Amino acid sequence: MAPMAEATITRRQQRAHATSELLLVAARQVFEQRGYQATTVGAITAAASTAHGTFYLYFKNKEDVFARVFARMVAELEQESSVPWQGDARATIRRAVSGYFAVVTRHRGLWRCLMEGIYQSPSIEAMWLELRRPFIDRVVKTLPATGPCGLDRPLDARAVAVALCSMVEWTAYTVVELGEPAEIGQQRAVEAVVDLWYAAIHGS
Amino acid sequence: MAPMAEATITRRQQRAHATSELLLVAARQVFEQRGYQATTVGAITAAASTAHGTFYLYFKNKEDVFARVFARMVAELEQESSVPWQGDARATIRRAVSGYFAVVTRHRGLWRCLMEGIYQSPSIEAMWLELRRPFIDRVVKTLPATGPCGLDRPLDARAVAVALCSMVEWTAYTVVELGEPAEIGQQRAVEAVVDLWYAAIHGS
Amino acid sequence: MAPMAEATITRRQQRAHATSELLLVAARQVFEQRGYQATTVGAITAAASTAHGTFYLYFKNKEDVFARVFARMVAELEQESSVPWQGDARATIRRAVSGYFAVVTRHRGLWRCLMEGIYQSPSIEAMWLELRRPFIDRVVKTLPATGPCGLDRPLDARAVAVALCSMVEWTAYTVVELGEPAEIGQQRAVEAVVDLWYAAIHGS
Amino acid sequence: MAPMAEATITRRQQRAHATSELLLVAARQVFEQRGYQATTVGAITAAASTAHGTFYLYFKNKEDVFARVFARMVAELEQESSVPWQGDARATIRRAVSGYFAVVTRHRGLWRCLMEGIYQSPSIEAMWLELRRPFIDRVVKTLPATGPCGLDRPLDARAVAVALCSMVEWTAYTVVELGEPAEIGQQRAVEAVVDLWYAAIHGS
DNA sequence: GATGAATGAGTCTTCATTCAT
DNA sequence: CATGAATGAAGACTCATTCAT
Repeated sequence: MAPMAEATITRRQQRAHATSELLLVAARQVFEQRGYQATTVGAITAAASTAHGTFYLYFKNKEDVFARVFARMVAELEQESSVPWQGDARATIRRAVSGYFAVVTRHRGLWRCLMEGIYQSPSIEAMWLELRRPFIDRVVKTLPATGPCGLDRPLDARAVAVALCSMVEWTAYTVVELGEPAEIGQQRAVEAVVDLWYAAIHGS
Repeated sequence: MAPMAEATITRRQQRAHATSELLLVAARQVFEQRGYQATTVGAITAAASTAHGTFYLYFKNKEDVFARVFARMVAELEQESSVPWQGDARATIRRAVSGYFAVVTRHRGLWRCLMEGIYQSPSIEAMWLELRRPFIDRVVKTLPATGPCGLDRPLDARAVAVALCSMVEWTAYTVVELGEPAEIGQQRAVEAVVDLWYAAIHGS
Repeated sequence: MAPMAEATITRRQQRAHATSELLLVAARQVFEQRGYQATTVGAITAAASTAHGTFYLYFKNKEDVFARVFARMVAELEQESSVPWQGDARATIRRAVSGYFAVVTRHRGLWRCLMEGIYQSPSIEAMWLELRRPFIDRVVKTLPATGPCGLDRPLDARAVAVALCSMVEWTAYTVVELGEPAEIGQQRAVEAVVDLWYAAIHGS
Repeated sequence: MAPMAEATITRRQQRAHATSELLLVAARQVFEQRGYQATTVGAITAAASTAHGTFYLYFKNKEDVFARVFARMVAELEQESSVPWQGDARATIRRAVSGYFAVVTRHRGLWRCLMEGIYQSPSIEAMWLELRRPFIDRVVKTLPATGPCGLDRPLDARAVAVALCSMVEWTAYTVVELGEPAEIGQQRAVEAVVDLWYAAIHGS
């Protein structure tokens, strides 16, 4: 009897989980296609073939569901873009930058959505800044203590890390999401970023 | 009768111009304070002490009025941030970067508004990209034909210019508008950006 | 030209006022028929043959429109139930009590609505208590300094006034609005209340 | 097998009874805290740690559960406020009135809930009127056949009883539940009510 | 008996836009 | 030219109720 009850509960939970998953996937798609602001709860439930009210069973509101969608992308991002800092510096940088571009490419619409969401919801902004910090921290550790070429003093590690991350982020964003400028392909953009990064840490 | 009619028309035109100016200024203020999406036509006309309907006499909609507000800022920007490329390279770069940061700082809310508007309206995105292009073009011209430190080949001038501009833009944006990371002041951010830029063009 | 403009404005204002009046009257009817909680903005605008949004041009929400409807009834009430305390005491009391019953009768549904609204909105409760206070104050002034029949001490004027007002209010309410008990007509109820009131102030 | 089935059924019944009891208690608490309209089925089941659907096993809807909660309070009320009409009239009246005030005080939130529920549901109104009738009947019996002070004719016993009950009810309600007017404490209110009641039955 | 996931009808509220004056 | 009243579409969110397990 007990196992049966357990089984029943589990099956229920499975179904519930499936529904929540359904909504989450639907939400991601809608977000990717329409952007943050244009996405409505109605569109999400329609895409998931659920009743409108079902949405509120699993999410508090649009902000909440976006946070969940975003968290999932972040997890993926963490996994894929953490490159062990070993071997040839240049090759390592290229791996990291390429990884970042790849993720942005894969989640094209979603990334744009994040950028948009930042302006619509303080909590999304907070989420993004929190996500960003460890990346910057990691970069800080790779910077040399001695000055780079043409500089007779060490770099301000933290500030430089911020600038480098900004460079990667915004270059990736404009090139991949906005496709601008069109004549610069993703490959050339990556190479340029890598060159700049490498020049920054390479002692003369 | 004819001169009278003319005078009347002229007075009308003056008045019309004054009203449109009033609305434009009001719009800028509201945009700066609330951001793009949160700005409503009602808020603009209220700030301008105009009737709601008057707005539609001069602008097609929110997108249109923002374009006009933005165009005005761009003009200002063009004027102030064009730094003659002469004398010490490092000093020149610093002047240009500082200039950019200064403009973003001065138009804090508006800049954020632009970033937000990009995601809400294709025409705003187009405007921004168009504004950006000449900046990139100018940067291209300053890049050396020889490889920088640690690189045995010349840089891909256009791609590198894009990356450098992206670095300036996004660093300025996150530091000035988002105030993140808090521990990096504007000064340090500028210096870091200048260092990276300088390292990029400085032959070993 | 000036008078024309004025006339235009006036005509506009007249129409606006007419609309607001329309909504107010419609609101009163709907409130009377359905009660506070069951009344929806949609029902009011439908009754007024207005667009839904028009309601929000003149009222903030349901609470607001009810306050306005209620204020109007109160004004009427003030006007009609203020009886000059002169001549025969018994006749005076009867006039006041009858007046109160008459107003409740005339605004039957609305009074019920008020009672209901008290529980739904703190501001309505506050409004009602504020309305009530002057009535109590007026009663206090009519109470004698000497004890009534069977009492060898003066009454606690304020407390007795509260009790007397409560008696009138709730008797009127149950008899007129709830029609309970059915066998007691309004006339007999009024007489009983008058008798009790009179007994209270009549020295033995 | 039969006795086992019986036992099972009995156990089931016990469990069912326990659950219904659980819900009833939870409902009372929620009603007291939130009031009638603001109480939701979800809040009740949450308070009872029961599944949402379980509620509908024992009650038809909110109205139904409130009726059951209310019935329980009425039983208590009946038990406590029936004062034997003996000894000093004044003391007897005071006992009865005090008893009523005490009950209202003890079930503060619930009483308010009743007042609110009357406007939301006809059946609650009916219940309340039914509860009220025996109280009035009891009062009728205590009224004298001769006129009170200042009156040369007997009182209309039924009508006067209604007025007296109304006085007690509404004074208790406003003073205890609404705390209005603040300067009149419960004690003074009780005394005033007793004085008025006494004056009514006391022959001059 | 108990569960709790799913449903979907029902309201409030905001705003861009129009148009008669 | 300017006005501002009116419109109505659109979207968020809540909850009572059902029903398969």
